[in-house]
Amino acid sequence: MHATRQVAPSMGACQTCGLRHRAVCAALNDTELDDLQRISHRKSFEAGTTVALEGEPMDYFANILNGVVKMTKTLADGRQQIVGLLFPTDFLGRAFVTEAPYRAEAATDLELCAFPHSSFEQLLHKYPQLEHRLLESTLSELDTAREWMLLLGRKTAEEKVASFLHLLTKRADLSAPCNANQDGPLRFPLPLTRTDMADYLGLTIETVSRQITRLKKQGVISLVDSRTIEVAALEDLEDISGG
Amino acid sequence: MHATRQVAPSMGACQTCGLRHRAVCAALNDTELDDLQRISHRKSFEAGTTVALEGEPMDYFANILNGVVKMTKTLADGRQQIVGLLFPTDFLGRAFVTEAPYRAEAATDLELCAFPHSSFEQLLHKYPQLEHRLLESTLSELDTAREWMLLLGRKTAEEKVASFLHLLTKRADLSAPCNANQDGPLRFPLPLTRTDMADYLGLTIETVSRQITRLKKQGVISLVDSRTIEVAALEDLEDISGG
DNA sequence: ACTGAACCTTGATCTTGGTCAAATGCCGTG
DNA sequence: CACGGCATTTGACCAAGATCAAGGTTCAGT
Repeated sequence: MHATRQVAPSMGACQTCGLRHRAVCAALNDTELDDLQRISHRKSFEAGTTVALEGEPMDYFANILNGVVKMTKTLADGRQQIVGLLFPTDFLGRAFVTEAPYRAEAATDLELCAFPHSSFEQLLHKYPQLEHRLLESTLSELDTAREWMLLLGRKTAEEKVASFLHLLTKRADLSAPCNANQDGPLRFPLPLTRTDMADYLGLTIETVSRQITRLKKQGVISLVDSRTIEVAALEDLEDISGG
Repeated sequence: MHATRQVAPSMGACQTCGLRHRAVCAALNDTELDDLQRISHRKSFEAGTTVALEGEPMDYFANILNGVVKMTKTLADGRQQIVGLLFPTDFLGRAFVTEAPYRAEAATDLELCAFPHSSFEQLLHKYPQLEHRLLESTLSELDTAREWMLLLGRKTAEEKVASFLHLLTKRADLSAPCNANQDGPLRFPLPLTRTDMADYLGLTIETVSRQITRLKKQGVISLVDSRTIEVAALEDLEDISGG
């Protein structure tokens, strides 16, 4: 359903990969990249599939080539919270521990460029600039997480939903085919179900649905179908999302 | 008021510092540590003082020797959220950028072991194991932030307050003098005002106050005074906090 | 001891978002 | 086409926590 863009590398062709200068690989020069290429392999998951279980070993790292990964935490009674989304170019996997710290699930159909755990850690050791890059990407993940803490703790339901849609407008070019560069209103598919959106925003599906209806009535967005958004007034969306 | 423990190093004595093997310094051996010692200096702040402003340059990094730092984000209309607390042994400052990403404020009286920005970055370059340590500490900050996202998005007011108190029982030995190793109920001072607790938990001060009263009535905790907690039933506190 | 400011607690009331329930729409399959 | 399952929407009602409004405590400064 998703995943039709041609940014993905053909096997063994890191040099020409669309992510070459945007994912962790950017830390390496062409020669060094060969080392990475040698250990890389493709992996795909269907939407809804579990990629890693909390506390269970995960034997590889990966760049997201295509699709969206959700990382979730769960309370004993089943309440769930999505604690992070990974988009194309993002790095999946936790260095220096074998157990995954959260459950990772394919929110959409997914393509990964994967590296076996131990081989990749050897490369981290061999190339400090790779580890440096990982530190920088971890720091920016931390910023994102804290931005979301502000949303979860202090924003209203309307601001939350608007913030999420606004986030997607910024990452839509990455997460799905879209008309970002064309004229007319910005249109893109939602990578998450209403349930997932609720779990990401700390709301219920009913509230998410009502707030979407509300934004629709205000003329800020419209729905092509229930999973395809068209942003009519990006400025307004940004205003409503509250900074 | 706080800050009476003797873990702090005397100036120029990293080797005998109580944090030697617990803070970032642990990444370096005794010889390498001299390099760090040479650039280190003490800094103190009074409770309530601003340590760094969001978006403003911060010209040093620091280990927390004593006290607690709160990092906050604010919406345009003044709504606030504390997005992280730093306790003794934690590392303050963001590598590779000069601007602080959040406002940092001394929640209690504070003592820091500070390193000038550029000198420290030179050491990061010289000693990859120091950068490695920084990556590990950033990853654990990320875990903490995501744990808090679950709390903010999905826990009830009672669970939130219990979780915070439970967190303190785990870090009380770090944040303040306490009787953790003695017999009897665990007693420690709260490093935050009710307002700060509310900003950390995504609640109002009234709700925080009511939930504390509630826990008191249940016999889980008692208040020596409004800023000193005694945990009567640690098990119960853990249960209520919801895993 | 008196005063004012901060901080904390408590009560009464209101509102936002949750809960419960039902209806609608959208496939994919027999 | 009819059926069943799933995602989404909508409505009616409810409750957790926010808001508004007093009071109480503590403490520094006079």
